[in-house]
Amino acid sequence: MTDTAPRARRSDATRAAILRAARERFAADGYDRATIRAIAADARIDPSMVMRYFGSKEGLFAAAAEFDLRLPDLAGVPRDRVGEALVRHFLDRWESDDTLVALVRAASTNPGAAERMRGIFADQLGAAVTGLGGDPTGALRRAGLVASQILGLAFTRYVLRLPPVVDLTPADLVAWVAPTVQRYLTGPTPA
Amino acid sequence: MTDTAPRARRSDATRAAILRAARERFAADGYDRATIRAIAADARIDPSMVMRYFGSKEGLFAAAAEFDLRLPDLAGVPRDRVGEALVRHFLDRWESDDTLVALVRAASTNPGAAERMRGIFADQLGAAVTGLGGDPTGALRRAGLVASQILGLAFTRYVLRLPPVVDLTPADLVAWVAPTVQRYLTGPTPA
DNA sequence: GTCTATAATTCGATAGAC
DNA sequence: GTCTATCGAATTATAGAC
Repeated sequence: MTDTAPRARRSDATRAAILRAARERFAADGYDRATIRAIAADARIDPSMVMRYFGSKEGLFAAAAEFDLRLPDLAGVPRDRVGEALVRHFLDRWESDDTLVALVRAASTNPGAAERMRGIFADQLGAAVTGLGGDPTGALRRAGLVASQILGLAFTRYVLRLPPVVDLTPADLVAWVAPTVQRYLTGPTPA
Repeated sequence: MTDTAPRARRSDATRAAILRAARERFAADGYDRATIRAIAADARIDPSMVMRYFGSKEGLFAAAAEFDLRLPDLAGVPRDRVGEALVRHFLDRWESDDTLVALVRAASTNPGAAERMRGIFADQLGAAVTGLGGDPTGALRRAGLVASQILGLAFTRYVLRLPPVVDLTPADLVAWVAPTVQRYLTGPTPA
C-alpha cells in the first residue's frame, strides 16, 4: 500500500531541508556570500541536488524568499492602536522567521531581491494601509513611511546589530516605536 | 624649481581618483560585487595600482569608508527643533555624498563595514545626543532609536528605492520624519 | 535520485619588466 | 610609478556514471 493523495514523495523532505538551510545562510551571509556549496553542506546533501531542484542560485533564492507578512486585518483593530498592533506583529514575525532578515540583507546587493522586497511592502503593507480608509495615494505614502521605520528597526537590530537597539526588549521597542507608526498611519498630513 | 611644502605628488591625484571610484562602486554594488577591476576601470588606471596604494580590497574599503557625519552641535539648536535639524542634516549629507550609502550597503554583508558603521553611529551620533543632557545610558538608547529611523529612511530611499519614499521631496520627508526623531530625542520615556 | 568529475568564469593578489 | 602576465582559489553550472 502506497501513500495516497498529495503523495508525500521522499524528495519533499530534501527540498524542505534545502530551503531551510538556504534561508539561514541567506539571512546570515547575504546573497553573494551564501554559496550553494555551503547551503548543501548544511542540508547534508550534494550541491548538485540544489541545482536539480531549483535550477540556479537565483531560482533557489526566489523559492526561499517567498514570504507572506501575514498582516492582521487593521480594520478589526481599534483605530488608535493600529500602530502598536503593526509593530508588535512585525517583531513577532522577525523573531520567529529568518526569511525577512534574509531579504533585507540580500536586497542590499541583489536587484532581484530588492524587487521582491518592494513588491512585498507595496502589495501587502500597501493593501493593509489602504484598508484603513483615506485616499489611496496618501495610503501608499503612509505605507512607505511605515516601511522606513519598520525596516530601519530590522536593519539596526538584526543586520547591523547596533547595541542599544539590540538591548531593548520587544516590549520596550513597541512602547517607543508604536507612536511613530501610529502617526504615520492615522496622523494629520503635515503642512 | 620644484614644489614646496606638502609636495603635491603626482600619485595623489591617482589616489584620489581611486577613492572616488571606489565610493561610487561600493555604494552602487555593495562590498562583494564591487570588484577592484571595475573600480580601476572607472578610475582609468590599472588594477594593480589599487593593490599598490591600498594593499588589499579590505584596505581600500577602509580608506573609502572613512566618514564624518559632521553633525551640528545640537546644543546650539532650539530644543524643540533638534529633530528637524537632524533629519535635514542627514538628508543633505546623503544627497551630496555616496559614502554613507556605500556603508549601508556594505554593512549588510561585510562584518568590517558593519563594525565601522556601529562605531560611527555610536560615537558620533551618541556624542551629539549625549550633549543634549539627561543620563548617558538613556542618551545612547535615544541615539539608537534615532538611528533606526534615520537608517531606515536611508535604506528605503537610497538602497531599496521604495517608490513612495523616493517620490517624497526632502522637505516632505523632514515634515513627516522630524517629529519622530524629536520624540526619540526629547520625548518622555514610555512606561 | 544521488553523486563524481569537471567545465567555464571570475576574482584577489603577486612577480617582474620597463 | 605604471603596466603585462599570470597564479591559485573559489564559484556556478553541466555532463554523465551508477
